[in-house]
Amino acid sequence: MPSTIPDIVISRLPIYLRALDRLAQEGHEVTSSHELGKRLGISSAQIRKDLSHFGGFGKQGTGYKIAFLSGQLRQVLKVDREWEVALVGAGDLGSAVARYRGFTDRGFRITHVFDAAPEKIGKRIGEFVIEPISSLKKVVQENNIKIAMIAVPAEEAQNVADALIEAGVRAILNYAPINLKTPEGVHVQYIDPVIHMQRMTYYLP
Amino acid sequence: MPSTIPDIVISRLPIYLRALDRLAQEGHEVTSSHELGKRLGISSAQIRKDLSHFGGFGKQGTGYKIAFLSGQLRQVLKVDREWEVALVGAGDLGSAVARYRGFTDRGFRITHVFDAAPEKIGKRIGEFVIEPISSLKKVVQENNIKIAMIAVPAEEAQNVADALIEAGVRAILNYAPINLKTPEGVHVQYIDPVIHMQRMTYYLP
DNA sequence: TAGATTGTTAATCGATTAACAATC
DNA sequence: TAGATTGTTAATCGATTAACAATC
Repeated sequence: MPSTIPDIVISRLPIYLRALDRLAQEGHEVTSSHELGKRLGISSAQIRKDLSHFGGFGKQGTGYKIAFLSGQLRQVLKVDREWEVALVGAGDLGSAVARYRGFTDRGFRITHVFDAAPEKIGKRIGEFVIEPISSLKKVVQENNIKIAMIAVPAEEAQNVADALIEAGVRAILNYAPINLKTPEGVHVQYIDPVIHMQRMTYYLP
Repeated sequence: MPSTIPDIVISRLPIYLRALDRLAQEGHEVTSSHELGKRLGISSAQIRKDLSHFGGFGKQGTGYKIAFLSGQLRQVLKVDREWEVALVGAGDLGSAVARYRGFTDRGFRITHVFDAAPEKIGKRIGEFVIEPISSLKKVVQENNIKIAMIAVPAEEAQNVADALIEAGVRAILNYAPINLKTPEGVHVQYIDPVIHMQRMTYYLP
């Protein structure tokens, strides 16, 4: 079950999980690879194949119990727990991320917000008190934080990433519009809305 | 040059463009597939192959002139112009998107912000005056807007998408955590930070 | 039982990489 | 010229799909 599973399969599991939770919310208790596939624009064969990497979660003839499958996926993805997350950057973007209410219930809780600007230290964003970046290493280590989000300008992102990794962070969600150099074993995901926009204009007349 | 080019190639071009702009910013004038690949963690062969779909932009022995290649990619991606964008949803998330300064210079300008809540209509977010969703169709049509962003709750996202598409929108950046059903010829990109987070926890110990 | 749907195997399809002639 | 790097072809690799026996 370990490292033999293709990244691209892992990357689809959260999509399945989201769709399952939505189905549950709509009152469904059972679904099928066909129904799920139709909702997601994915072939039923692919969904069955993806799931089969982790076990047989369904029943021939009837399909998948949504609550059960969703629980299994949560376990596989390790979001059957709550991860503490450090956020670096308390500007416009960082503040918005800090205030975003959608992380809880889906496995994540921001517990610390850092910024480099002296005038911001001690100020509040919602429930958080902004901490100085100089205490990042200590705080991340003491709390054994493994996941961070970067919401600083592009120029500072690499330095912040280096500091985070040195402090023990192993997964980074990077909002800065720049590619990070990271060592083996550190995982990075990127969010740059402009990239997504530019992926669509090609197809417009 | 048209529809024969794989989606996955198109999806990488904005990444190349971003890296080129960064190289330019750092003072470089020329680069190579090898240098670019090293920065991005992509093989040089793939970069050359991707670019070759659109023409020969480089020179043997020397590589690519950054300014030229960047201009060409902008043309290919149709971001050598400024696209007007409508934003639907003026809650926490929508407001943050509206205030985000990173769209300009990279091809996009939000020109209208809509919301359904009567108490928000007429209020301002930065430079925008929030417009009622009832005038969405008229405004989008009159301004010939082809691109929109959705930042409303999951439950409303499909309805908003339907309205946008009926009004002529052909590309949607969806921040709502839900898959949209759209007809042929409408392009959708998704941003859900939790999905990205859940793609990393699997790999954590 | 008949109908439906899984899990899996084999076949197909497509994307990535390696290699190299061309040439700056 | 010698060294470097492109653009492209062919080989490899991996992912998706089709099909079906198993079985609920």
